[in-house]
Amino acid sequence: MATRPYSESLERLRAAGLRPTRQRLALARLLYGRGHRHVTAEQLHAEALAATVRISLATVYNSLHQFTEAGMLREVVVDPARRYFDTNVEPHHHFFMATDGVLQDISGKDVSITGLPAVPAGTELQGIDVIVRIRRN
Amino acid sequence: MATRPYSESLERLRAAGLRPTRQRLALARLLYGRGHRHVTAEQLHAEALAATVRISLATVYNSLHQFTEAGMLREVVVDPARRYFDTNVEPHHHFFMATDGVLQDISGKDVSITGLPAVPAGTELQGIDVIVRIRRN
DNA sequence: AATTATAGTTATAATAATTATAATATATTG
DNA sequence: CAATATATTATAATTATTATAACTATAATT
Repeated sequence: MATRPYSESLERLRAAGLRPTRQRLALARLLYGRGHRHVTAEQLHAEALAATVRISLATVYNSLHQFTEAGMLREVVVDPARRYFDTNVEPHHHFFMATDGVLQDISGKDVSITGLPAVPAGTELQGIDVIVRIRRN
Repeated sequence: MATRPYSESLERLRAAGLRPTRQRLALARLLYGRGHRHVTAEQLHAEALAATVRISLATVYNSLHQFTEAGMLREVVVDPARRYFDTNVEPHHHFFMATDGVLQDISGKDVSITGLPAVPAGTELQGIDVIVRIRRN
């Protein structure tokens, strides 16, 4: 077969220094199986259960944080009610539709921001998030 | 005196169609007394108590939402753990220092963003938030 | 000014997402 | 395979926020 999702996930976890447990492998496969994704803990947990992976919500939370720590995920802060995690860790931006909670990537390549002041004295730049809020019309 | 914070706040509330109650007047004075501010409900409540205004946390939450509804405040989503409200409702952006939870305005006048794709079909633009995340160094 | 109706405030309980805990299970290493 | 280190789990705890329902203040009307 062309792709080998199992060993890809396994290598990904090894590279991050995370033990390839049943649960982490399952999550990695769900997350990186096909294209980039934006998930909440609840969503991912529901998906795992639907795929008959036995995993607790606590482990989903733990894994999301560990993956983020390891640079495999990035958190996107757009909704005060829940935390989103993005499998795309390249610099980029987002559309966010608040009504149905859907995030969509905006490639970072073409976007440029001019006219920003220098960061305040004693601080350094960590990153720039652009959230384009949209609604159905 | 040069400024008359009392009647300013009163007029502001009247204009928004909100009854100028003791509590709302006190909050308006704290919020709009001198320059723009970024507050959380807890912070504002603590400030009010420190200023010997007797007000419950529930009323602070209610008022923040009513003020926001009335266009007197704008919510800034930057921290998954708490909700910030900004007295500056003009289009503008923010520096955010996660470690100490401090927000700082970036004037919207000089900032321009190019290369953003058109909004997805069936949606309309609601607003663009730029968050420049910084940390102490 | 007194009365009535409306709206606001409050203490408290409820909610919901997330995080901590401590017992159990699994994976790795020698 | 035994010993050790690390993960997972169910559950409880935590935290910010929102809902509830009794009470109080404000505004409108007489």
